[in-house]
Amino acid sequence: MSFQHEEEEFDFSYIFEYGQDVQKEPERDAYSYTPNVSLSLPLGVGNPCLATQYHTLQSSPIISVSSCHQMGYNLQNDNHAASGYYFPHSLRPNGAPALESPRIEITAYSQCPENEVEESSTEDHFIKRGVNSIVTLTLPNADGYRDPSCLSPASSISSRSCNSEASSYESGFYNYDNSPQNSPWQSPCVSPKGSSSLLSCPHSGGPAGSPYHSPSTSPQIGAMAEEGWPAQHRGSRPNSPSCSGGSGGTGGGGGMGKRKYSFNGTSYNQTSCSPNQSPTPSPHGSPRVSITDENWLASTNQYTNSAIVAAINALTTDGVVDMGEGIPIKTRKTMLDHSPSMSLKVEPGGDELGPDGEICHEDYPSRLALKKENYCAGFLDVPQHLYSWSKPKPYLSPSLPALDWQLPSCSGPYNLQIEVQPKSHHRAHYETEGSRGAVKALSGGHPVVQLYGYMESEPLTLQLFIGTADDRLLRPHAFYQVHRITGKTVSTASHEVMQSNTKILEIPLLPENNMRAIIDCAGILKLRNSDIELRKGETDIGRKNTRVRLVFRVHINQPNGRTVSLQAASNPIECSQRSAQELPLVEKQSVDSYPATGGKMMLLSGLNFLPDSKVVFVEKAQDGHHLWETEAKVDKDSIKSSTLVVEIPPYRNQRISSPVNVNFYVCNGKRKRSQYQRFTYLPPNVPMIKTEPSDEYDSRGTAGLPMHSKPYYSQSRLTPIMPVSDSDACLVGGYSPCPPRHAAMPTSSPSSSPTLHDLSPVAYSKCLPSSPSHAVLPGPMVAPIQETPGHPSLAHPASPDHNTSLGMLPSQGSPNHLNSPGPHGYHPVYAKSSPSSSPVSHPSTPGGTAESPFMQAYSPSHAAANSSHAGGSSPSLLSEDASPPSMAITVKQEPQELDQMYLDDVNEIIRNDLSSISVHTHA
DNA sequence: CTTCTGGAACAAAGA
DNA sequence: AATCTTTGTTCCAGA
Repeated sequence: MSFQHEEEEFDFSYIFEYGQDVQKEPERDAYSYTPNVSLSLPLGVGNPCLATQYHTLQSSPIISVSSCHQMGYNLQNDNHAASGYYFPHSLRPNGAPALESPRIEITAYSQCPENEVEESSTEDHFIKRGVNSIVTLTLPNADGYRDPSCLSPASSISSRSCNSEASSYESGFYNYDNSPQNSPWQSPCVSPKGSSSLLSCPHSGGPAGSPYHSPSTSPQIGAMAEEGWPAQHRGSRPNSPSCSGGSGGTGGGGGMGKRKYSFNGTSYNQTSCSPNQSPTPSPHGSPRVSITDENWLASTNQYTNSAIVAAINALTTDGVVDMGEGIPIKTRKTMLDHSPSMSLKVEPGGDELGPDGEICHEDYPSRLALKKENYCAGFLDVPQHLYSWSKPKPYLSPSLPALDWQLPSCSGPYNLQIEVQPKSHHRAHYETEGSRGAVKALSGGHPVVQLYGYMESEPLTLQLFIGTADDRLLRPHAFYQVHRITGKTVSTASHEVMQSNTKILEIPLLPENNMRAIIDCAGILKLRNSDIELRKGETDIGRKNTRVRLVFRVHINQPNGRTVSLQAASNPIECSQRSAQELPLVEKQSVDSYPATGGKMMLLSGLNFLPDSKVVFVEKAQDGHHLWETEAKVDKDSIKSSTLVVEIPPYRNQRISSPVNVNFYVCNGKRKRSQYQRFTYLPPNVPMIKTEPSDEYDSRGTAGLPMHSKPYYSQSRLTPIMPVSDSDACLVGGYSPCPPRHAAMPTSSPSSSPTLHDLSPVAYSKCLPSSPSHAVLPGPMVAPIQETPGHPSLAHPASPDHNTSLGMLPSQGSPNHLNSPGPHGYHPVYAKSSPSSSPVSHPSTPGGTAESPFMQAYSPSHAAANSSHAGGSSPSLLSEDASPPSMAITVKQEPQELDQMYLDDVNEIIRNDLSSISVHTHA
């Protein structure tokens, strides 16, 4: 049901967007997340941590884990149609459509987890599972992110991308995909197979409910299938512009789309199912036929077996891989690459995962092994039989927080910061093209990320994926994927992993390097809009949705068994060739605030300013309505491509008693506007003094909507709301964070803030520290909450649309929730919580966060304790999250509550938020 | 010769 | 329904 809604929403969003880049989907994400969450195990990928967590997990029932989604799907299947919708959601978040991917369900011994899960999970579906815990392994789709792509993938003929990526993806995909977050499979190496197993094929079938279906449908391919919409596919493809000509493609056309590639045949098809490729509707008939229901079944069985194996392998290997310490980068890469590729080839068989996996293992394992041992010692200890079951779960569990969860950048002593921001423009490459290189920094170098406060000698894995940069909460970008760059010029080792439909680049964070990593190995791949939009769960539209952020995550295992997950998001990066060349971009402004009288000249620096560029100041109400708009006077004579001087216009009301946040943008034409920039008008008599904190906050918060809170939207660009933001910020934030933020932030923040609105979030991140400031603005308080959720702030200013969207979200319920600031925003809690440590977090609001789900997830024990709050154990959490939709609850409410809450205890608030998601009950 | 890019043609989607 | 504009995707060619 809810699902349907989503679709509807989808449409709406569409509409909205148009002008801006809007997207719709928050909801979905939420979904997916939720599910995942439950599972959430400690580490997703190769983390060493896994082992430990693993254990715990095992003990805990949780194992079942895997992806709730999947579970859900199954259930849904029962329901049937619903499933379809479901999937999407689930997919979205993770990327991969659960539906599509085939899953393997294993009945877990430990039911407990399940129980928990069930409980936690609001969804009925889950409940169904009820007693028996079933572990579902999702099969990864071939393409994972671009399901559709299956076709395309092939297409990717482009040599490199295709091969490498594809291969890598595939391999990776599967594993990760399975459960994006959870999937145990993820283990890179191993995974491949798993992935392969996956079934992708199967899932594809899944479109509808039953995963299995796919096969039949699938003829095409599992991969394609993923979408599960064979029909659609065809249609889609046709749709897909790409297709050549027109494609008129009709149905048959399916092939068209990516078609080319697919056909080309990659070996995949041949092999069998490889879902991935097969998808291609290859005109031929897809080779893929291979996958038939029968195959499925067979495969599934195999999978089961293989799955176990894979899981085992994963256990052994996963952790290891990440580090890659000993292995020379090149070597590793190579290895990796190969393995993936290998796997790919093999995969076709699908069934064969095993082989691939093995291969991988061999490669990695040996080296990795050492590390793993360290990390995973626990795992090893576990009895084999346990392995079989447990392991899988573990993997699943490893699943770290879902990618669409908002995490803080700092927790306790830890602070993940982006020391050097990427350039604001980076032309992404299509699969049909060669790589366009790694994302660069403004300085000409590359982005740099560093983890502060980590004193252990054990290396960690820095994860990087491409996230959205719109007003909504940060989540994996459906239309872009990270692309691993290798070569002489690349000094940083990296490894690709698929989680859900999102490709993640894993980069070692070594103590010897001060836990600092130069990100010179990350390019950005653009997926065809038509491919992605066809995906079942996908609600976002690709058109004009060309801004992304680099999202970095690190998962730190702590002695107490908990895992602290931190996340930092870069400034927005425009990935469209045209947009990068035509859209004006404001990177810095000489003045952030000024008395309402205006009159001062402000220097803007950025890109693409034209002689006829205009600067427009706008003030929006919470609801997105324009309260005020005026064109500022631009000094035409001084306009340069990179600089522009504008006179600050007087505010509409010269008698404001408190700072008013507004926005302004540079316009080169009807549809060529920069993102909103924040500006704060101060009461005329008030000295200019800006309190940074206050200003920032205020401005942000108010900006668009002064007082009110605009919900998320406003948050995004306009002003972040301080209060909420803080906590949220942390969570969300990428930047720095919380307390530290100030100190630390400087580097990053500065840049960020000026440049991108998105950054604003950063401001949030500032978080708590500013709390005082928060206090200042009551309004903000409320907003904050919402905002938190909504990264949106970042996004577009534009927002009005957003507003609508917002509205939608709530309504939408589940998925949105997740995305929506609301619930997700709360997620932050997790992060915080995990850190528990962080008093900081508390300050913000979040105190509640302390208990963050993560914690729970990671450490069962914690879960128990927390469970009450959050929804209990991780599983529950997840479920709840999932349910969130229902949660739709209302961000608004929260805000209000928040105010009080703040007064009382931020922490509680946070909890509430979380709970809210889960339930208001607590409240 | 391969990869990286910048530019731009071509075509679909919107207005 | 026709036409212009905008944007996405594919190609080409030079470095």
